[in-house]
This record gives sequence, C-alpha cells and structure tokens, in this order.
Amino acid sequence: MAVIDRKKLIIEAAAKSFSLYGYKATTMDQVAKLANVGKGTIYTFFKTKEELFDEIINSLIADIRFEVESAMDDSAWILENVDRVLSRVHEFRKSHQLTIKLIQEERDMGTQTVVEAMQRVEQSIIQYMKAIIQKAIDKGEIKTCDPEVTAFVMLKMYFSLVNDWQRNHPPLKKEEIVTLFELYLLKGLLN
Amino acid sequence: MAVIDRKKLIIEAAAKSFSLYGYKATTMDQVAKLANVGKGTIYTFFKTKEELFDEIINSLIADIRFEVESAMDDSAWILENVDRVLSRVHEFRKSHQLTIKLIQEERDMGTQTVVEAMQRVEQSIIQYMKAIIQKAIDKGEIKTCDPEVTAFVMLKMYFSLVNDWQRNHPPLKKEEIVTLFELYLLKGLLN
DNA sequence: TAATGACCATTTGAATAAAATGGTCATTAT
DNA sequence: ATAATGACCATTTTATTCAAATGGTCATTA
Repeated sequence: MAVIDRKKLIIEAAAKSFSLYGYKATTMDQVAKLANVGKGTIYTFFKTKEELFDEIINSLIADIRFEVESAMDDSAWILENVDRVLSRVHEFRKSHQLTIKLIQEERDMGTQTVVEAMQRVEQSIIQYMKAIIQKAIDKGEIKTCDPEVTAFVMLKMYFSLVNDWQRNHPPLKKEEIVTLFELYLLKGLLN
Repeated sequence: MAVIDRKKLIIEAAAKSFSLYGYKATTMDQVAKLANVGKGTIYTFFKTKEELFDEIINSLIADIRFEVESAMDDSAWILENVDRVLSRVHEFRKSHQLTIKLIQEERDMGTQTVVEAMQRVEQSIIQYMKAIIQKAIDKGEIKTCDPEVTAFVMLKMYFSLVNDWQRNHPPLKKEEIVTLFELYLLKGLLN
C-alpha cells in the first residue's frame, strides 16, 4: 500500500485554505481537516503557522519566477522584455486566487504577516528585473545605472499606471502603458 | 472694544488641533476650548466637522501651491525647476506638522475622511504640476506628452523614492533623488 | 517511530454597558 | 435683533467582560 505523503497533503491543503480565506482566517484545525491529517502532524513539518505560510509564499514566488522567465527573451531588447515581464506579473496578480486574496487582506486588514510576505514577493520580482536591467547595461542598450533602483522604479511606475491611475481616470490600454514606459523611462522627456 | 473674529480663532484652533492629534482624535469640544468659543459658534460657520476640516485642507493646498510657485523660476529651464520644486515639496512634507500627522493617520488608521483629503491634496499638486509641464512643452523644452499623465507619473515616482524605497534600503539623499529623476524621466535610460 | 487529537494557555470576538462625540436649539448676552 | 452659548440629545466609540476559538504541545496510540 502506498505510503501517504503527509507533508504534501498539508501543503496542498494550506495553499487551498490561504487562497480561499487568507492568512488570518485560515486555522490550523481547518488545514488539518482539509489535509485529512491530525493537527499535531502539521507541527512535525512546520514549527509554526507562519512557517507553513512562508512555505506557500515560497512556491508563489517560484510560480511567478517561472511565469516571468518563460516570458523573457534574451535576444529581445529591454523595452520588450520589461513590458513582457511586467504584464505577465500583472496578469498573474489579477488571476491568481492566492495573490488576489492576500492583496485584499493586506489592503483591508493590514495583517502584519501578510504585509511582510507581499514585501518578500515584491522584492523577488525586483530581483529578476534587476537581472534583466543588468543584462541591458552590459549589452550597452541603456546607460549605466543602479539596476536595483531602476528595477524598483520600473515596478512602482508600472503598478501606479495600472492600479492608481484608474482610480480617477479611464484605464490605460496595454499599448499606452508600453508607450508611456518607452517615453518616460527610456527616451526621456528632454528634447 | 475690538470685535473678535471668531471664525479666524476657530480656524486657527482647528489647524492646531488637527496638526497635533489628527482628524479623528480632534473633537469639536476641544476646538471650541482652544478657540475660546462656545461649541455652537463653530456651527454658525461650519456645517460639520468635515467642512471645518476641508477648510484647513484648503489652506494646506494653498500653502503647498505657494511653496511650489515661489520655488519656480519661469526663466529657468525645466531640469532646474524640477529640482527646485521637488526639494521644496520634500522639505515641506518633512517639516509641516499637519502633513506629517495626516500621512500617519492615513497609513495607520485609514480614516476615510483623511484618505479623501490626501487624495484631494495630491490631485491639486498634480494640477499645478500639469501647468508647469504644459509650459515646458510650449517652450519646446520637453517632448509633447499628456501633461496630466506626466505629472501623475512624476509625483508617484517621487513618492516611491522617498517613501517606499527606504522601507528596505537606506534613504536616498535629496540630491540623489534629483539625480535619479533627471536620469529616469528627463534624460532617459537609452544610450 | 510516526501520527494523533485531547488538552492548555493565550488570543480573539461578541455582547453590553459606559463614556465620549457631533450636532441642535432654547436661552442668554450684547 | 442678532450673535453667541453650552446644556442637552441621539448616535458612535470605547472599555469591559467573558465565552468561544485558536495556535501549539505532548502523552497516548497505531
């Protein structure tokens, strides 16, 4: 008879529950029930609820990394890659249940653990954008600059345009955003 | 005997109290006491607490406008002006008690009235930045672009750099911020 | 040896009572 | 007359309390 991989069951159950109810509203009893496992068993694999949550966030980060890396094209130039990566991230955020739930929990309740987790996710996105930018600098496509600040600014600008702008204005189309990115960050405003 | 300008007293007291305690923690009794005025008197000038608050926010907006406009030099070119305006706004935000308190209240408690007020302040800053940008376009200093989106992006980028960046990194110096601004938005990253 | 769930200390949340607050208006002062 | 006032009221906010829920443990069981 097959030995049941309890750790896997727990992780799956936790992922499901965090996606459905968020961090705070997920209880360890619930996860145990969902995983068909005794509550104590969870604690043989994860020291705390937060550690279990971190495991789930790690796979989220890995998923995003996969999404981003499959969008990248090393032969394409930087604007193309930045655009692809950012729009993939955006699509991901809009469609991925766990992400949606956590963004909501962060905004509405400000749960500390969730804020920190989202911070970690953002940092990891910045890390891969940093690599893209470094490559572009090496190739001589763009000026020498701090790749991390640059990645940070790009991400913030992108999210401002897709999230904040439409609070007071009709949303920008995808191509408009690319055009704005090109104008502001790459070509520059100066004549 | 001099007739006391009670409206003025009320406004001064309110400004002081909102600066000291924020919106929620300021009570109408308190304002009345501070202004040496009966509570009912406040209501002969302002229909509600929110209306009183709006009055204070209006002067805040006017103060910022004055600060920005006195920093501007129409004969200077845009890089110079961007530098001056940003530095002034930066100093203002750091030193102006009311602004500090309201930013804090918005972040920590999310008071609806405060969120809306800050939104209004932001919108008004964007409006005069828009005018500045339009002027630069007319003078041919910068490329043709939508002045409002441009103002919006500039402001968001500025706030990202001064507020969000230092959550994970040592804060950027004023001159660094100006340099980054010039690099990203004006000169552009392209080689 | 691995898994479990009854159990425990602490935290959370519901219920309620008490205090505080925004706003009104009959009365008072000018 | 008009302007100012503060006691007063309805509603909201806060403090208190206590039961239910929760994260985590560990002696028992498989």
